[in-house]
Amino acid sequence: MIRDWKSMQITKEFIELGIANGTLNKAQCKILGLDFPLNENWEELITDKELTLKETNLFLFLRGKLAIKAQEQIIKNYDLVADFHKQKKEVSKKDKPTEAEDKKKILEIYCDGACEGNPGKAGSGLAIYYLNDKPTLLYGQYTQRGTNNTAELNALYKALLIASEYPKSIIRTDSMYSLDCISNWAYGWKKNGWTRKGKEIKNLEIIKISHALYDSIKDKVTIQHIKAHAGFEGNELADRMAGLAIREKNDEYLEYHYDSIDEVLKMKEDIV
RNA sequence: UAAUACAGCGUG
DNA sequence: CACGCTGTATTA
Repeated sequence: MIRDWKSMQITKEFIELGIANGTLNKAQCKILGLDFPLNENWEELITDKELTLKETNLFLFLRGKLAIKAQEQIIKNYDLVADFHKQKKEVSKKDKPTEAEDKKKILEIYCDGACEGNPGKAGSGLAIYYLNDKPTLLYGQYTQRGTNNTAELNALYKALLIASEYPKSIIRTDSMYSLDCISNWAYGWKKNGWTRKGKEIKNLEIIKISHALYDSIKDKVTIQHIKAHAGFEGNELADRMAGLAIREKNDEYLEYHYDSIDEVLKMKEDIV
């Protein structure tokens, strides 16, 4: 499509890709070197024009953005991303690649469960780090009657679900129980037809599906145990999210939008 | 039955 | 820091 990566002869078809509601916006006109609003013969004026890669990209990103503010934001973001790529390129040129950089590409998930009474109202929370210091926070899987352990198992299952979509990930939980269930004991139980010495195994449903999922992706997922309340940021955040799930009673997982991590950590026992 | 481990909570 | 409960598994 784009033969030359540095510049491109613009065509009528290309311009049409950028048109929304029958017109181009101000920023798009500026890129093409046209007046805004467009005058009658604008199509003739652009036939010979060449655009750089940046200009063609921006032209398309700007499609349909009427507000000047939105246009400015798009241009700003583009520069930001371009800058980021440039920096990254320079870094990987100097340092010999891999190791440190590969580590940053690993998906990192902290998961935690909580309950109000045991058994009682239960919920789960996750903090997901990927190429970023600011984790994505999820809270959900509220159940009216759960245990500390089902809440932890639920959180771990969600973490596995997410991990299954990435090439490499590490999951951290503070629940030795859930970790052992899914990645250790389950192998033995499975051999025994999901029983242990004739006695019933608790929480079998979640354990079965979690173990099946884990077993299918275990070569690219590591589950690690960490101590609870030991100051691991991700663990603390996941803990707050589990608490939030209980408060909000949402079964489906929702993303928690926030500004600062401190602000999230502070929501300890702010009663509604 | 006992012990251990990791959690989830509560009280002082 | 101390104590108490329940959830779950393991070992003996």
